[in-house]
Amino acid sequence: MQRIVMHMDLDSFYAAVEEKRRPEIRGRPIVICVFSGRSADSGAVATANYRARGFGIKSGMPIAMAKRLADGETVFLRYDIDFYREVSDRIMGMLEEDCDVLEQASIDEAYLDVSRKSMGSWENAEQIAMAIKRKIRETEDLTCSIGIGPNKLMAKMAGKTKKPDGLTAVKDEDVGKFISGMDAGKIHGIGAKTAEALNSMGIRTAGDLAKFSPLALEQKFGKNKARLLQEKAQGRDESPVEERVPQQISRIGTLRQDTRDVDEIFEKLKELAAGLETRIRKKNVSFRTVSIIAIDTGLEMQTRSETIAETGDVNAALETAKSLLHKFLSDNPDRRLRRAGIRVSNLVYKKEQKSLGDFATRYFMR
DNA sequence: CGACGTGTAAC
DNA sequence: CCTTTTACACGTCG
Repeated sequence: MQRIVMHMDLDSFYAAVEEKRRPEIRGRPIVICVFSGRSADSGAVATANYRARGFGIKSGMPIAMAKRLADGETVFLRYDIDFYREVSDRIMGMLEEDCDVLEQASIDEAYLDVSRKSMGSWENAEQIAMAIKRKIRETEDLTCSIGIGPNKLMAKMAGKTKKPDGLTAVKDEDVGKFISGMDAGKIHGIGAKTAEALNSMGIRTAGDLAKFSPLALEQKFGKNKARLLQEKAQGRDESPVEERVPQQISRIGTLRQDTRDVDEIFEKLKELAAGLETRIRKKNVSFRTVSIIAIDTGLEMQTRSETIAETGDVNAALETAKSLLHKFLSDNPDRRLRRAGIRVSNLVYKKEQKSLGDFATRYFMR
């Protein structure tokens, strides 16, 4: 049967959610900020709505820069992840009814396998997409953009072509003309580094990449990545839509000042661990591996990790983190840290959950 | 093979 | 001026 996959992306999600809960800012340029607390405007932009993007404000940009670009109407708001997650959970819950399999790709994106639900008909798939858009508009007053394609890659890329509030389908027979003239670097999964490497080999477009010598690509990228690159370049993607189970949980934060003082850094780790605790308990998981994440004054990131006996106790994680921190600082005698984080991985899910049966089956059958 | 650290990518 | 969270691939080591 025809495989049909959908990708749903909530439009400027954080900014849109804020606009709904604060009617007084409706229609104004909105910038959602992650303040790091080092100075009044230190931090980065998480999302900007379309009006704010009109000034050149983009996610990842320093808040101070965004403020210079903005006009007097622009509203700067603090990022409130807990609230956004609530809204996201309600929406993702609704989507489960509309597909065979739901894969939540991030807080504001999901893939839906609708092959059966649509009976392999593109027309039915579009009807489903319109129903989803209407439902999200009616219940949450939010818009989304949906792409439909024969696989996840094409669904994702189709959705990008029309935003906000778009609906775009690329059928099998349209894949070639959709992708071949596109810059290779615009293909989902090909980032700056890979695009530059391709460029240096004279590969500009997806078409160039698709017909390039597989052997030459293997030399540069290795067999596996070379094959994936050439599949992507043809709009091919076999990866299944599957429910995701978190593999790791981490928290990272910015220190008030650059430091290599163990106590100061450990205080921050304790703070961050409180956030981990909440999620660990909610998910009812234990873990076997603990890592610390260290970002130095030059923004270089390094990690240290250790596998211990399985535990669900965050204090055990903190103890391990402290010893890793000691080790890290003695290995790096003149490095000061700007940011620090803690991560638990090698997760073991405790309670029998509906979502887990599938996961365990897949996991043990490999 | 499992553990560990790094690089790449995306949000 | 420079945030946060997650996933996955790969090389290396024992």
